[in-house]
Amino acid sequence: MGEKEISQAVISRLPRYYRYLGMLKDKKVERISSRELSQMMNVTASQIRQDLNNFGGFGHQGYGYNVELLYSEIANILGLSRQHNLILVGAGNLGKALAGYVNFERRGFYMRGIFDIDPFLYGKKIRDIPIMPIDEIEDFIKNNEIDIAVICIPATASTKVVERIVACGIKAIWNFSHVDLDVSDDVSVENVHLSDSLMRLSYAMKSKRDRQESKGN
Amino acid sequence: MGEKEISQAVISRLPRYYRYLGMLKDKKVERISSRELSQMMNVTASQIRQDLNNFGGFGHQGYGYNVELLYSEIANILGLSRQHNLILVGAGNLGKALAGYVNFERRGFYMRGIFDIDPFLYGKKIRDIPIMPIDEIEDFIKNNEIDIAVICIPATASTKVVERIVACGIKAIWNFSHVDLDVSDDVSVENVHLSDSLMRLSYAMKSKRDRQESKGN
DNA sequence: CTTCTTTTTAACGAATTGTCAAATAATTAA
DNA sequence: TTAATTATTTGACAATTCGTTAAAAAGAAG
Repeated sequence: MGEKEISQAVISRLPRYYRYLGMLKDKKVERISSRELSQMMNVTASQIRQDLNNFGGFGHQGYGYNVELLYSEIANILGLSRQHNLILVGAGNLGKALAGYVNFERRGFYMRGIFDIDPFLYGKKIRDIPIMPIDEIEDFIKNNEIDIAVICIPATASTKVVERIVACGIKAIWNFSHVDLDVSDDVSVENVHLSDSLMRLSYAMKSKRDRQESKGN
Repeated sequence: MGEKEISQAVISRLPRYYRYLGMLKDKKVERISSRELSQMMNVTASQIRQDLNNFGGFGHQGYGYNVELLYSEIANILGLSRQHNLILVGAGNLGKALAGYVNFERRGFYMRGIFDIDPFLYGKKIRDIPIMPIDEIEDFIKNNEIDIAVICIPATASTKVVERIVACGIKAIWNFSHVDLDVSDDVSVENVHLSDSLMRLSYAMKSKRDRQESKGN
């Protein structure tokens, strides 16, 4: 019954902690205090302790946190101890890039199949991953224990496809298409809206420019 | 002197407003109230009004917001009325995908040059954008009014390159490499850490799984 | 003049930061 | 070597800051 809801802000910071702890682990650092880590990461020590305490007390007073232990605890929290099977929907520029990206496998994310509407691509492969017609997607998901669908098709097409794959039981969607997907509550969606990101960068530039200009008047 | 700092939370929502307003504009909708928009977007009307008011009163009481006007105001706020010149650093899978992505030009982001360390690529082009040796990057930035550098090289290499391009005056970095860049205050950085995003998705799946399991005991 | 809808202000809630007791580790003294 | 002392560091909680939502005031439309 002690299922306290963890805030999105905390969760968003976990991958970053994980990355820094990985670096420390590679450097054979055995232990680290919240203060040291806070200086490396440019955050407050208090925040680090608070964040980690959401998941249980991994630290020891007077000692700090054991790097190896904390690293594997965070992996656990993030669900990285489990293997994930992915499919890619849309073998365009971005889709091909993601399919070709080997690094995800290090964290247990394996791409198993690619789907597209271009018949010219059927039977071809990217890194040994077969490209198939989109009509085979339902069967493939069911037969290959697919967890996650990576959506890299135009916004206009994605709503339809997502409906289909959700209907056949997929539980997570990594959405690169520029639309807000409307799925049932038991499906997780993570959006990567590149153009939104670029606009935020544009805003940041503009506001810096403006501040500079207003300073010199 | 009235330069109130706008919170990152608000700014992050602007591109989404912009997208919905663009859709309304395409549908020839002339005006919209915060309540209608809030229902479309699944946020509170209060938040929309509060957000937009940060930038001045674009709405009219008893009328709502003029779609066309608000759309262009947001473009202005985001700095989209200005043209931006980009370079890409790193013509790997992801880099090539971004260089090939035509849509950014619609928002005024033009990719002007691509840089890599692979001599085999020199002289080749992606969508008419030339691929050049990385040693020419400083001159190119200076001679072509480059605003934004898109970093798509491995984390190990990016720190060095970023130092160089910042030294020759670049003002914004769109960072796809998996490392936190340490740049001076007048340079804007927007990170796109895909593996972090995937981990968040993994967490979301796991916590839904856990909740399901704990329900059925 | 009634309804609609924004703007402005206020209340509320969430997230971050600061502080301190308690626990451990490290150091010094005997 | 052991005991005593000091330094370190967490976890818990309090204080503060920040963000969101709601309510009140004001203005425009019909």
